[in-house]
Amino acid sequence: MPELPEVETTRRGIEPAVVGRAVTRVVVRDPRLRWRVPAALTKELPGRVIGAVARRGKYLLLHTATGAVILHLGMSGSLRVVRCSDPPGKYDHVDIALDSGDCLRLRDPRRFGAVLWTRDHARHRLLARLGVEPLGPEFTGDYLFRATRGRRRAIRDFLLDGSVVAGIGNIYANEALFAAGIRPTRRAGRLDRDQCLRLARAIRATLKKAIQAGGTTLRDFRNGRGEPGRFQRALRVYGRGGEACRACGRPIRALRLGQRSAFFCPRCQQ
DNA sequence: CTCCGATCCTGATGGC
DNA sequence: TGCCATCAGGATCGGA
Repeated sequence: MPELPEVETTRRGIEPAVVGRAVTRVVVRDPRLRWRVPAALTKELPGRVIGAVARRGKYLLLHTATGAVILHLGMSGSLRVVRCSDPPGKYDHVDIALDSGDCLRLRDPRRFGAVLWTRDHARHRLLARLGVEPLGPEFTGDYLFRATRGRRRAIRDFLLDGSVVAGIGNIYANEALFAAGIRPTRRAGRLDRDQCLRLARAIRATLKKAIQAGGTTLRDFRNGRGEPGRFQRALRVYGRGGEACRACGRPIRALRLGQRSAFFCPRCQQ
């Protein structure tokens, strides 16, 4: 269930093996992902050279001269570089074989991920409506302040809205809110300018630290080389309901916000 | 426009 | 051990 840091970790992990290589073959063992894997991928990608591996929100892009592969890892997806001769497992649905003998392999048990082909990624419907990059220059406290005006939903849910800020998921929304001292249930529009500034800073700092730690592995996340992340040790509220707050010792509270769990410290977060 | 719930799918976990 | 319910890192879609 990769969020921005896990996707960025994946991007960095696969980049050296992929950039400058030509695709020799695409094998789709099961096309039934979030959207059906298009025949155009198998048809148009072989022979193309991958010029760059980019990330936009939680999407990965493999750029070629004639189009781009759009990848999303959904809830359970992982992307690894393996040898083409390695036998695929039950959930290894898509292989992109390279002229080096390596193979970019998508594993995704729940099949919420996506592999798409586009000739014009800038216009693609999934990418076009994405909000700003939280680690980019446009994401400031002022942006967050303006974006939250008039919004009545809980700030935790607001942060999960990819059309505002792209790439924040449930773990990092909760962690950043703890770091900013704001309760996840607080209505977005009720944050003042200073709190938005603190929250934007907390989001950037949390995501950067998580990337440095190679992401968070709660269950099945693996980087491009199959290794788990290390940020789970640094989590301060996520998944810690009932445990002592690392700052003040009070028990962390868990609650359900919408369909998903939220965690906060009743003392450190107002 | 904004918000919320349902939905896709499989596996892990915990209660009985 | 088995069965069942619940939960999981996403995000799109449809309807209120």
